[in-house]
Amino acid sequence: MAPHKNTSPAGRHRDVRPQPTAANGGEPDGEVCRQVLRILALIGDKWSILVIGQLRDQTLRFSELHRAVTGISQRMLTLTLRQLERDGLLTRTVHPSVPPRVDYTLTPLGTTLLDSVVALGEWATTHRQEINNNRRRYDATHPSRTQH
Amino acid sequence: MAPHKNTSPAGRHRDVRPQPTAANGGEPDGEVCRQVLRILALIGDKWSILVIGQLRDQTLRFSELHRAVTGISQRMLTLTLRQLERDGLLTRTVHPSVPPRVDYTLTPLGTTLLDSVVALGEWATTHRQEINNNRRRYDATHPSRTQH
DNA sequence: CGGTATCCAGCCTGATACTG
DNA sequence: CAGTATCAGGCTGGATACCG
Repeated sequence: MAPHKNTSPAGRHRDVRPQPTAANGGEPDGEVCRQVLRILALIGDKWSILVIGQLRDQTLRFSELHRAVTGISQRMLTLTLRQLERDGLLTRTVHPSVPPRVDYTLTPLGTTLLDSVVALGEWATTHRQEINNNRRRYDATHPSRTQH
Repeated sequence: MAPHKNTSPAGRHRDVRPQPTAANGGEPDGEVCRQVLRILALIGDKWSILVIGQLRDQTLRFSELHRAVTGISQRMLTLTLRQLERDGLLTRTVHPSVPPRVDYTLTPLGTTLLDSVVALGEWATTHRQEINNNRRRYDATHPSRTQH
């Protein structure tokens, strides 16, 4: 996202290319993982999922999304929508009226993605407590850095 | 990741709290989405998935992971492993020998997560070409900013 | 081998101000 | 209403050096 371009630092999981370590046969990492990384590059940012989630079963206009997605700035909403539109996950429809009106709707592709993502959400729901317990135990067991 | 602490900027999808817009009933965003965000906070960073993927069906020591995960720095490998260990996704076993030897293995929890994530990977594999086409079309159709 | 501690470049995001 | 443009600050992660 953001004024496009990404060379390395702070760029999360973008730049997903073969990159065969040196001159080996290739596939030093799992192929599956690289595929997953591709998705994270699509919707692994701070807002995409929230936006897609809002459009799950309804069409919304810009201002409605702005209100629905808690805390998003106008700028990030625009950037996020453009990215999702580019990838074909949603469509942008401009109604030539005054004042202007722009509707956003999930495409079939976007819908299938959301469905897949929801599966992950279920994993989270199921194991949320377990993870919290693990963390508490770890922080208690490892006197080291408890974040001063 | 990184020297812990996160207040807002550049912090991707961390800080997932209720945050009810103002004084409304709550749940302005979908509940499912917030759950998904929680997972992204776990493994949505640049390296976690790669590391977990490597441990899919084997135990590896630090240096082996370092070699297996293309491009990761020693620092980030350590940080990533600590985080995953804290969440209980993998275990760290120190063998008191000289030279030292530390083994990393996926826990059952980590394995189930990987399985869920792999499902997403399949979505990516299936729709990869479609997305690439969408992008090409978009970039061709929208003369606007083709990234100067 | 397996880390830990610093330094710091540069991307990402929120805030703000301004158009059609 | 729906964006776009600009700016500043903070977080992220690579590089480097050192330790048990």
